[in-house]
Amino acid sequence: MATEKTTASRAPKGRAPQRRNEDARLAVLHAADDLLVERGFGGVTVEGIAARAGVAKQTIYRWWPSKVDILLDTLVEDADKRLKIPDEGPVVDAVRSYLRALARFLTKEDAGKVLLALLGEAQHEAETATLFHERYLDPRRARERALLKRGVAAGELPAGVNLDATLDSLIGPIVYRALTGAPVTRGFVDALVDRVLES
Amino acid sequence: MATEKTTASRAPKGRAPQRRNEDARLAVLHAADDLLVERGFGGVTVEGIAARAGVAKQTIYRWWPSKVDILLDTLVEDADKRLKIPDEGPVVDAVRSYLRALARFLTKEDAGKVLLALLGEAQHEAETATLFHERYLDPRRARERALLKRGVAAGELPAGVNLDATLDSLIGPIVYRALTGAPVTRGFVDALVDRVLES
Amino acid sequence: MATEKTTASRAPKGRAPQRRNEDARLAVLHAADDLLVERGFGGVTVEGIAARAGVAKQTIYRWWPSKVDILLDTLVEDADKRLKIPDEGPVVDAVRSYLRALARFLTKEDAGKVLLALLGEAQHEAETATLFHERYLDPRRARERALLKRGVAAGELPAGVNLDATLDSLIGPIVYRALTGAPVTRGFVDALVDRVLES
Amino acid sequence: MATEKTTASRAPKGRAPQRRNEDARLAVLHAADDLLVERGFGGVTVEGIAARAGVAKQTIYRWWPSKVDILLDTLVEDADKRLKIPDEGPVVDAVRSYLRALARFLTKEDAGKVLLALLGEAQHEAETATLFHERYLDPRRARERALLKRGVAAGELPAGVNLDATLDSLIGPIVYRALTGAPVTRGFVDALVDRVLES
DNA sequence: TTTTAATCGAGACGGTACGTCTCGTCTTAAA
DNA sequence: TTTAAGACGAGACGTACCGTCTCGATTAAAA
Repeated sequence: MATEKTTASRAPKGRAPQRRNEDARLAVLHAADDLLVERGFGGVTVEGIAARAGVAKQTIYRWWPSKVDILLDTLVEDADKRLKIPDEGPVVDAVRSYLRALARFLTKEDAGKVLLALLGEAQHEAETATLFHERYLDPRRARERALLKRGVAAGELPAGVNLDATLDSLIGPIVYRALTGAPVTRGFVDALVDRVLES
Repeated sequence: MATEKTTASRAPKGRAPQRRNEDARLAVLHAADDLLVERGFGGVTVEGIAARAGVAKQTIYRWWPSKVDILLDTLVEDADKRLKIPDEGPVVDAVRSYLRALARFLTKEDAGKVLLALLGEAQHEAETATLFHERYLDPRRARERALLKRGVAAGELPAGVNLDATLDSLIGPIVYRALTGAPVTRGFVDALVDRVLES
Repeated sequence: MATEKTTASRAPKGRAPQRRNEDARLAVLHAADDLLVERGFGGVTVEGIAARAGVAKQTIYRWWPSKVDILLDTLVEDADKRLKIPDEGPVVDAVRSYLRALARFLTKEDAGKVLLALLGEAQHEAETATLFHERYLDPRRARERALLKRGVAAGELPAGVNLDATLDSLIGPIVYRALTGAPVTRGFVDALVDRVLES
Repeated sequence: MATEKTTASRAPKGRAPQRRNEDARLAVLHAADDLLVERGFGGVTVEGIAARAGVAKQTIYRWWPSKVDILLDTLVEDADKRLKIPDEGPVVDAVRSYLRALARFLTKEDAGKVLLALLGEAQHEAETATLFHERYLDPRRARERALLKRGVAAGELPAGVNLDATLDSLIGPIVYRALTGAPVTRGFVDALVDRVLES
């Protein structure tokens, strides 16, 4: 699970002393999420999370280096659950469906706001950019590439296609619209897929 | 005697106040720009700008409501100068040239970093998003639309083309690459133009 | 007049249309006085005086080096008018009458508040202490000494009396009571005179 | 999910907060004292105290409402230690000794400068006057009265003596001389005691 | 009557300190 | 040993005044 990375090993083998409190962990993640949605990224403070989660600040700093790591935990967990990359069916259809889900995710769901906030914060701090790549962008991109590769292997996509250029041409417009507050309609997404994948 | 409300004669003498100091204005804009590039958005503080510009904090607060407004001033001034929208020649060539300039602006120039930082900050604060639209995105988009409209009028682009969808499909991938720290090569831009405008 | 001291010599030499505006001068003195009574010494700011007097800050700085000088102007003017040192009659009676007037001045009149405020400020700043001595305490003390000397000359007071010790023993308790907010009754003053001058 | 109000279990764990840091407290008191003596009351700033004491401003504001409260703390501590009210021996001798100590305290010791500064500030701000009474003047006056009462009980002082009038007649001249920068000699004090207590 | 120079109100400027806020670290006592 | 509570050093926030400095407009004596 995504958050395991920030957590000491959880296998309940034998010794008890080093037990992380799961209630506290969830309370922190939810509090951070809520604060982001209610008040924006600036309204997410460690102090505020601690107060809302009923947890001591030190407990947060013990397990997460910064508030960005908390938000990354919630993003990774939520995106893994709610923004799955399809692994069957015709690839163009799979891509279209994935991009529609991405549009919905970015514009309608709380976790989408977290994604946009983290992408925003990555512009402000190099450390955030690095973490965002490592924990979210890169693993996801790997799976997105695999999806396209399957299309190439199946002959649905041309052999010489530049995977990253294609993916950025598909994802970029959707993210850009979300970032600028523009609506991302199904029509916009479908036209995009048509232009990029079927030309 | 002390309680008398005596006041100096109120004849409207002295009408013209001191005018704004242009040196101070420029020093502030440059200091903000420098700090953003050197230390990132978080390193841009009103206190730091004042210190580096050799200006009093109050002078900053007198003319700018927030540091975002300062950065917007530098962005708008710089983008107007260095990221002009071509107004002659074949439209596809003009668009290609404009997007190449945009790619260079975003990845190589200080003002491009300001743009990305403001787009990032717009994710954190609604007020910034509004200002960013009013001062930068919307006016620029109007001119970008005009460029495409010229292409439609000249028969270079199909009559029914969705201007905003086209623009977001062109600009989105470039901005997204810049946001994620990916290189934005001339090849990527040219392929994009080919796909979107010549399909 | 007291304020002349802060003003350059007024001989109309050569070509000088440099006439000081008397309205502004009075407005400033009254505004300072009012602010002191209404808000205390801390509430007396040059900015506040200027605003209330309807005068420019520069006009104040042109004629007075600091707000203390403004208050000294009002104090000296008022004390000269309302706290006269008697120069006839039996000396003990004259002293008693003077001290009764002093008690009233300190506890009931606005100018008394100015005196206490300046004595207070003299504890905070050496420059104020010096000015306060030069403009108020020393000249007044000279006249108080003259009063007692008249008593010695007339044989009403013993020849070897220490003038300053006697004056401080009379004035000290009254001022101290005023400083600590204690009432200064006629009985207190009269008993003081009896103890100090008739023992 | 994000909006759920999940909170860590609220069993009252962790009960004891950190206690106040005595080192910081003393460093603040000493820094304030030093600054007052070196630069006068105006030179005592919260910022300056914090810097000299090596303490954060917030730590000062956490424990003291204002710089006046800091100075009152040092005054009360020092006066309790160095300006004791004698409680044995003939009362006239005790009073003479106390007043000599007061003269020395006011003119020679740092804490005496604090006392004069606070008495000065009390003229500027009603709140300071109140605090100064509650924390310093009133408790001390109670003990001073007790001293005189002992003299009355012992028959050393007349039965009908007005305690406060007597005390103000003794203390007033000494404080007044200190306030006006005049020397307070042993001869002045002794003559005062003679006049006021033995007439 | 024109010139000329000091006055005036207005307010921008570089500064200092204010009192508040949040950060991330450190300390304590209870569980 | 981990937790909740919260004190701590650090430093930015936005505000209030400081004292200096233009800036036109006004004004009145000297030329």
